[in-house]
Amino acid sequence: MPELPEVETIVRSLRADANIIGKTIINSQVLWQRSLAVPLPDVFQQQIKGQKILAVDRRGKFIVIHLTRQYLLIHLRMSGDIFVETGDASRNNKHDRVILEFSDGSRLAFNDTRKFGRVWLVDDPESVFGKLGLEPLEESLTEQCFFEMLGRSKRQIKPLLLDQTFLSGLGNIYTDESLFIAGIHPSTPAYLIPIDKAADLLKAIRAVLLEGIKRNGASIDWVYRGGDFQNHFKVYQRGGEPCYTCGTTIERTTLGQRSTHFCPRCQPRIA
DNA sequence: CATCAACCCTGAGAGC
DNA sequence: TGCTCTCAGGGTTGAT
Repeated sequence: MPELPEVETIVRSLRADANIIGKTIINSQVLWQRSLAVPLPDVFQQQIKGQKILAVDRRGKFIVIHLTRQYLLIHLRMSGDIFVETGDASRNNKHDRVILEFSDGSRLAFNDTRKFGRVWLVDDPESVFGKLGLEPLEESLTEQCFFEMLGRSKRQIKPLLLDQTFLSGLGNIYTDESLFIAGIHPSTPAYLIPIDKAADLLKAIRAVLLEGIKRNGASIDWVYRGGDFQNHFKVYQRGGEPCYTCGTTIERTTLGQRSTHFCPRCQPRIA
């Protein structure tokens, strides 16, 4: 499930390895209509034709492809992936949903097994980003600012961190790992987190995200991109196993409809 | 405002 | 072997 580090890894790869910047789109295929959020397929195909890729970026978990006249936005959700290839590919293309063909003969495929992912072709990306929260790695997000943000919410910290209008880019893996490193129980009401713990949490979020990026993301489920962060999880998917720090059995529960993993000893509830 | 459930989907893995 | 069932989860929507 791509979160910020996985999306960042893909974006960097599109820039450096696949070299898609500068390519001109001469044709497109929409193989699954609902993968296209907007516009309708015939309009999409007509509008994207002839546009050149000027830049590739990331906002939260969105891949942002800056074209000559518009923006192509891609959200991978659970099982989405991007492939750029030349000629015949031996890759399993069964779940290709949208394909862009370039003037040099190469092509970009948006592949998405479970069809949760979406592609937008829009004039203004902000119309899609809506109320996305700050980027967690953004320097303008200070510890004091983060503490004040927590103070404004009575929600449990884990679902709050997953809310993309609070911070953009965190998903289930990095949230559980961050809360473990900061030593905060996932069901702690946000406004009860003291300023020193808030600072610990922001540092933990950044450390975990940077480690994920450094390791090229996590490759789990059937989405494999070469990353190896999955081999460094401290709590995620470790329910029933001993905590590396204290040996206590890692617990697994459900919070906000998401599986949640934590060490009950290292992450005590606030009394 | 916070919480909860349903929904969108496929395929892996468990159980029989 | 092969069937059926459960589960995984990011985000949206609608109800409580």
